Amino acid sequence: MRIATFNINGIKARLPALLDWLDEAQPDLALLQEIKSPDTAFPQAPFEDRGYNVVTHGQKSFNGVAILSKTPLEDVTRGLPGDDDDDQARWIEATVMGKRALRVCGLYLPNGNPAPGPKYDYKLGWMARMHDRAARLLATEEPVLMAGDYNVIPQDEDAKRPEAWAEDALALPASRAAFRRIVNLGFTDAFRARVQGPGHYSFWDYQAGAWNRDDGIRIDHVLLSPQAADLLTDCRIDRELRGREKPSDHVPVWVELGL
DNA sequence: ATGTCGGCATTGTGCCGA
Repeated sequence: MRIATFNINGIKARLPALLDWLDEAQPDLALLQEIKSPDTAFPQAPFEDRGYNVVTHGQKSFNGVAILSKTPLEDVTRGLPGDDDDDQARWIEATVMGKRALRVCGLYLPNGNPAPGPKYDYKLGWMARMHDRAARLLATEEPVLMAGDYNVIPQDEDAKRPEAWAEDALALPASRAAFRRIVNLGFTDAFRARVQGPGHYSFWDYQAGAWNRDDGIRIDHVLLSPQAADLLTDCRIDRELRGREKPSDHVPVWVELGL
């Protein structure tokens, strides 16, 4: 089963490019972030025409996550537990059946800039809530996958110019520590289980010719519970999409799981 | 430090978020 995560930066602006990629890559499951659309305005038909079941958790203008799946999605839940006052659409879960059940979580973690400030406090609070949710999911001892735009550069090797990000909410020590605290519950960073070393990025800013200079960062991650990590056979970043017409500033990251 | 996008309120363009 091939599972991809892709921050599309707006479903309306990205629909043709997204459909082209789906037709080529044929993922069984796609976790989308920044759909920037209410659920009622999300264009379901072109995906259903291609055999995908569609579930969304969106809002007007900002944020928003969705799951596309070739097989039916069960037990869909929307929103990250732990704060009833949080109305930002950044978390969705569903169960998909392969040879065995897999719980998938699609997430758009807060950016947090400028730091320090209320947006950074929200990011760290959100990560603490995600830690608690992740611990509960691990306790099921079932295969679990949490994938999306984490807005965290885990290590200096995950940036072309780490010094440029040193004071940024994506790389501050507290952000990295909160990310490690989640991973250290027992998750595997799927990409780092397969590929070592610098030079692997999933985001290049639209500004300042970042793509042309390969001035990127790796912030889109797939974390696997032990039971899911045992099924991992491959993980890649679809870097090539960033050079196409009207690209998102992120590219897809995908894993192959033997289920 | 910032050369770009996408969405929105709005009908020409500035603001916000990233």
